[in-house]
Amino acid sequence: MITLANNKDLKPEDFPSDIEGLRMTRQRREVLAVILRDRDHPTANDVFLRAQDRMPTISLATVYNCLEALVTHNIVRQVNLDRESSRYCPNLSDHCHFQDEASGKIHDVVFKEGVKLEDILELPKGTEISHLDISLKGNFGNR
Amino acid sequence: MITLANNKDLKPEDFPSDIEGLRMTRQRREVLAVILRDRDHPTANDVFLRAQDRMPTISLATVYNCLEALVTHNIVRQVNLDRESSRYCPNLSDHCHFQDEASGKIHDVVFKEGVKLEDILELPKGTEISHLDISLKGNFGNR
DNA sequence: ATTTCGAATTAGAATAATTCCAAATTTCGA
DNA sequence: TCGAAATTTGGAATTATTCTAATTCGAAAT
Repeated sequence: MITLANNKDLKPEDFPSDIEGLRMTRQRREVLAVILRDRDHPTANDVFLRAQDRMPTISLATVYNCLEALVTHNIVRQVNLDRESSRYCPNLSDHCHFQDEASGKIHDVVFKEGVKLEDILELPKGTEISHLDISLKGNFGNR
Repeated sequence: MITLANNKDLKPEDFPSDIEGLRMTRQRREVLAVILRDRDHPTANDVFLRAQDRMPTISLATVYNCLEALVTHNIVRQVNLDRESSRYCPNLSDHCHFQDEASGKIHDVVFKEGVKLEDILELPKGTEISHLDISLKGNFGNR
């Protein structure tokens, strides 16, 4: 399947007019395009600054609106680390986040094949998990 | 070993004058006592309101100061869920947090015996983890 | 007991991220 | 094309937290 998430060459103006039931306006396209292009987990303000390059009139409030719409429609994922500003990520597959303490940069980390939550946590029987958030901080030992 | 964390009957005024290298002032004792007494993951403001019962002159800034000191000295743990206010927890053992979506209440969840991070995540070789944060949201299926 | 001096506390101001608001604009469907 | 509904916008408001500068505290030395 070709998804937006793995098609870096699609131009914002070529996005379908409806994604996951969300009407794609000019601003939403631009915001989404920024997030798909630079996969460095930008903050809302980062997105705002980058979106301004191609759309100088866009406002920060709109960027927040667009991000919220994209997140609630499961088009992008919101990433919260500690008390820092929220960051945004186009990778929708199950993964968690590792922040390199040296650079502050955030990297996606995937789970090993076949790992299930029930295997690692003592959860009361019948618990239903709707959201899972795993984040790590540390350093790359070498390099 | 008898630790502060598992001795609920110790009165704040009986705390040692130094815990983990942190000088225990009147205010720090009071803040710590609140966190040890009500283990419901209070926010800074919750702690402030409760501390005021026994110490009406304590200020919110002091509560923040005390909490920061207690956290950096590994006497209490700071818990951040999404973008909500930070919460504070006297449980220092390895555990993660489950927020019941019905009540908003937070519960501690422990790892199953012998689970190691390297077993569940695809981490680049040599990666050193200094902090790990796991949080869950969901519902208790029954009850 | 008194003095001293760095650390802690305090109230209030400042900051930063985010949300709210009300007006203007755009879009969609009839 | 027209009107309703949704979206965008700039600025104000909100909220959690941090900062600041003045005061107070407390332990050690006198």
